[in-house]
Amino acid sequence: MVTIQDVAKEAGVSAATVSRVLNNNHSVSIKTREKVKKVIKDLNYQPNLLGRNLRRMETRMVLVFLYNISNPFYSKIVEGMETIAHKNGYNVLMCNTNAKIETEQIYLNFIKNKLVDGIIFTSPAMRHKALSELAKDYPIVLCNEYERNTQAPVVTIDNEEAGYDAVNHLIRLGHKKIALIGSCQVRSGYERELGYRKALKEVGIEINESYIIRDVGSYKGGIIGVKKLLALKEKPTALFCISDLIAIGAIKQLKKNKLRVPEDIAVIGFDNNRIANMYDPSLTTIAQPRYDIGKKAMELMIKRIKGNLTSNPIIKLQHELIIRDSTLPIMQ
Amino acid sequence: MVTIQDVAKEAGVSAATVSRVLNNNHSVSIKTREKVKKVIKDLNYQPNLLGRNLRRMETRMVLVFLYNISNPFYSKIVEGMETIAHKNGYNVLMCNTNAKIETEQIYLNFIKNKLVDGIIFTSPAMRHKALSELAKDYPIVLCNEYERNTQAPVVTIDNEEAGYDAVNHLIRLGHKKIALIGSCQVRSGYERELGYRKALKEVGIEINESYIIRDVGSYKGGIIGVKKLLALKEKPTALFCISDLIAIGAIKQLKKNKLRVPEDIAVIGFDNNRIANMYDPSLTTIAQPRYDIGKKAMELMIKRIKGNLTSNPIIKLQHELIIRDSTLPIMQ
DNA sequence: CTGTTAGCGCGTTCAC
DNA sequence: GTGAACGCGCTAACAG
Repeated sequence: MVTIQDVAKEAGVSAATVSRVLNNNHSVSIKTREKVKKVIKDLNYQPNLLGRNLRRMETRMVLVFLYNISNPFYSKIVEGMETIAHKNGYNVLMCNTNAKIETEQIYLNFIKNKLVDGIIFTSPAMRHKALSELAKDYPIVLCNEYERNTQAPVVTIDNEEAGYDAVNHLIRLGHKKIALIGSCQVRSGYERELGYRKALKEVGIEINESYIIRDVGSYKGGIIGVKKLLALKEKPTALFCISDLIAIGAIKQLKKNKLRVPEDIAVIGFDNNRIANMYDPSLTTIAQPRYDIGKKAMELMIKRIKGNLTSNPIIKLQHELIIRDSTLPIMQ
Repeated sequence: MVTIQDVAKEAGVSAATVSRVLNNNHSVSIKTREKVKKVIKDLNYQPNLLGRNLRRMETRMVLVFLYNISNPFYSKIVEGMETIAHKNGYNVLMCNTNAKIETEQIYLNFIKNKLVDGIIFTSPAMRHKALSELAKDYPIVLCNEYERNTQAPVVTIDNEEAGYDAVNHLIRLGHKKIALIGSCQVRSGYERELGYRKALKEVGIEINESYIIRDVGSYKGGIIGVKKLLALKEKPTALFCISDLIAIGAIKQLKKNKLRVPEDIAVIGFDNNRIANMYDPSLTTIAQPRYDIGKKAMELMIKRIKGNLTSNPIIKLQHELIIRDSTLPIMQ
């Protein structure tokens, strides 16, 4: 292994000078700099960052906690994070937490043990009290999911307003019997339900509690939800699913029951998942500004690492309704 | 920050003894051990791994290069890797390479700079010569994609045989006019085409080169492929797509042309992507043993790190044909 | 502009 | 069973 000492010796300078060249310190004469650079190249010297990191007591790495990398929702978010990170000399690493507190604990040690400078949570399994404690001592940023009392910087959208917009779209298409399939175990789901209620209330539609299918998630949740809804006497004409995967499960089950989407029943999803456009029919959905969410989260993170962020802002970015083939004006 | 020195002082022992306790070294009396453990807890001491890593000249971290985390194909693979890694005291981190050589270079420095002990490539953008050079100096393992001459350990499936099995399934259903949509830019795609040719040849079906749509990939590739095939005079009755995403694009385009799947045209995919089961119709496909691929890759990696792997094996695990709704015996 | 010195936190070696 | 001393590779502070 080639060390900074080897380079120094070979170039006839001190290690400090080599270090200065490595770090683009201006106070090195052009001649010395060139000489050192040549030796670095000749010896194929690779700085050992373990030494540098120990000395500087930082790693310039940020770790992103992902529930599961297979959730395509997060890829654009991570891209946004990478853009800002690279611009600031940081690198982004990711890990799967599988929504398990134990797995989170393993990777939490990365920050406690100084292996990374900060952690961005996308959907924390641990409770907000523990998170808030953590955020006091370490740079922590939350992305998308949070709880009301969490004391940490947050970047997200206004889920209530987004839910409102989704349901309002169905209302404007003439629908009155609108069902909701989703999970309220996470705050975003809860807020989307609030938006659903607000939209219905606003136009004087009474809320039918049996139209609200809670605590189901993902593809299977959509199937379960539709089964329950189709067992009702008065079936809904439209469905607001709080995620695209739920919507897809729902549509598949509707088709199984010979119901056409959107002719017999309109379906709207949430997230603008990649598959939303690929599915048949393509999904009307709410798009989150994922790239910008990622950028903003990393901006906050780097500010926080550098000590330039002392408050805990909750930043809400703008969502967007994307109209595709799964919703249509109601047939009379 | 609490250091090992602080713990030592508080416990009335030397730093060396604290270190021994931390590393479960047996030569510490039970009494001292308990005392030290108590102080560690009281002071909430977190060992600074930057120091340890520098001293040991290892990080016990393995980095996985992912083309893009949004590719759900890799999530099970990574899970397999994590299982083996954790069992051996290693941790798994991931990064997006976006199939860009420049991005790969950034993260390649992680291993050169000692920040990780090894790198697993899933679909390298860099060429096999550079990879082979790298593998001489650093622990490198390839997962799925490789080239004939790459000198590094590889874990994959037998893509030719898998392609053969897929096409043979169509043949046994009575199909004779079988088209192929896929990309030959990667070796796996090329080998699947070889299997396609072998299966047809074996039963004496002459290969119609206009049935082979190359250099298209992903969802859009499926759409493009079907457009080309439907422009032919003699249309195929079955389609072998070398990925599920291609298959989904193909099916969507077929439906657009009022062709029913599987009644009018059978479609088979590849990968057993999560969406394969969710799509309508659900996809017949080839499943790769993803969890086992990940496990095996990490096993090789850890062996390699520890110097117990000097050859470059190519390990091929067993695939499986999954029959669902997108294929049916041909209608006469 | 450059070299010397010191030390980041830890684990290991060698005494005892 | 334990402590003292050393050094991993690097950079910051200081002196010149």
